[in-house]
Amino acid sequence: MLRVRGLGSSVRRGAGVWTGPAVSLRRMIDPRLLTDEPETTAAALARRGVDADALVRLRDLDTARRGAIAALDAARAEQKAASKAIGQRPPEEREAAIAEAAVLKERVATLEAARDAAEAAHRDAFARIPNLPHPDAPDGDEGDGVVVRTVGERPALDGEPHDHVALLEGADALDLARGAKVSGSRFAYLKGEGALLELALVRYAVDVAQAHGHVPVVPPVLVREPAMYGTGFLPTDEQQLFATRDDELYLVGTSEVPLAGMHMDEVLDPSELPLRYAGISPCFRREAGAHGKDTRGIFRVHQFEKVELFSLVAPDDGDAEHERILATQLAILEGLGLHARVVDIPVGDLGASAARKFDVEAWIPSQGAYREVTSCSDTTDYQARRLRIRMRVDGGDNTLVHTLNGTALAVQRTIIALVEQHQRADGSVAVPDALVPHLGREVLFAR
RNA sequence: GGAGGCUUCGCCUAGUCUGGUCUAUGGCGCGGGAUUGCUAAUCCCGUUGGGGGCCUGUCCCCCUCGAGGGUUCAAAUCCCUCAGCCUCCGCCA
Repeated sequence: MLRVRGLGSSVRRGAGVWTGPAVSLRRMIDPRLLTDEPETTAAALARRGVDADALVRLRDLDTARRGAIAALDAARAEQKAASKAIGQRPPEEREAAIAEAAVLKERVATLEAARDAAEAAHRDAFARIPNLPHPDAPDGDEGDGVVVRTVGERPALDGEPHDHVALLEGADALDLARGAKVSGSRFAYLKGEGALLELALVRYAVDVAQAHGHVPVVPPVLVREPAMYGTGFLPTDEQQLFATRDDELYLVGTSEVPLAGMHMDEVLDPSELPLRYAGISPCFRREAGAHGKDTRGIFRVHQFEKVELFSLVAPDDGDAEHERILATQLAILEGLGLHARVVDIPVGDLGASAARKFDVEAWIPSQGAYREVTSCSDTTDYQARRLRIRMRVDGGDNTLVHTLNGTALAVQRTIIALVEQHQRADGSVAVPDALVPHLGREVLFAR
């Protein structure tokens, strides 16, 4: 049970450029779990394919690491005492004392190297361990997801549905050819009603997010390495990132990165939690390895606009916040009159940082399939550990917060679902009521 | 892009020139206590964060003065690199 104290906010400043050991920030679970709860930890990680022997080796590395630290600390204490004594002696006695202390210096250097080696070995081993899965997340691998909920009705369309490319290009709201000419494949122009639709969707999603307690934020979309490492996109997903050539900056693939990074190296006061943000930003993804997938239209593009929900909460509030984020996402889709289903993602298909994830898949009439339009993840303390985002605890040790993220609205994919589900026989699209005030019209692409 | 100044444990601040007595000064704020008594005052104690140890204690040790590295028996203090903030100039939306 956490007791809270009502202090003002405290923000550690002056972190400066991040030059620390990059690898130590990679995927990390709490090392103490291995000594305090070895059995439950092993059982939980076994679900994700981590074998028990690896955990035993990990625990041994931790023991070795702590031993090396203790040995170094003891030697350093001795050396410090010797140095201090020199300053208090008369000058004529100093020469001999300095010679003695010089030996201690050597020993400290040796033990320091041993400590560094032990920590590196420990760190590298821990880097391969994914987050503990949530007990309620289903077993299995990709494809074993469990449909837990459905919203809206599958639309009854007359005849063969047009796909989004036909609908949008037919109304001169999308220009793929010129996108490719100027920037290459997977780039597009939204123009006319297409551009207005983006603005309306963003504004609508921000309004709903705000009503659910999320503060709108326009974040930086170029970030430095620490934010990428801290959120887990580096080094694992490096091939997915666009980077700038001369400035050591990365373009974000989601505003989750700058939103999570915002509180890096801070100790938050419990009274300011939960912190809820709605990031509004373009997102940039290289889509390496997706050659040939979703090549038609704007389902999978290198640049898209997204409103992202992000929450920082006290550890005990993670489950409730996950539900809350999902509810907000569904409210946004329902307001748009869209039919979609929620899939509880199996542990074998989770990213390293997620303990549990729900994908929300909208019905795409032209494909006769449900396709992912949003998702939300509970990353428990995994990102917080790497970003060092903590919460003050009265009468105890400060503790890591939990972070959660979910898509409020990904513009391009939502446009696809919206124009396809609400299309009419003549190629026009009925605008859902909730969007009318933001769009200023009831019908799109009218002939 | 150019020139200069700055960065100390919540906030402000002393210390840096001249390395050791810095176990970092003082004020504010905050927490606890005492006393006097009454819209309050005074005094005392505590108050950065991280890590390690065992004799698990009002305990001990290590690291932390923007970050990283170096010199030295010894670094807040000397040297190098980087970051951030401020002022002025240039450029720009």
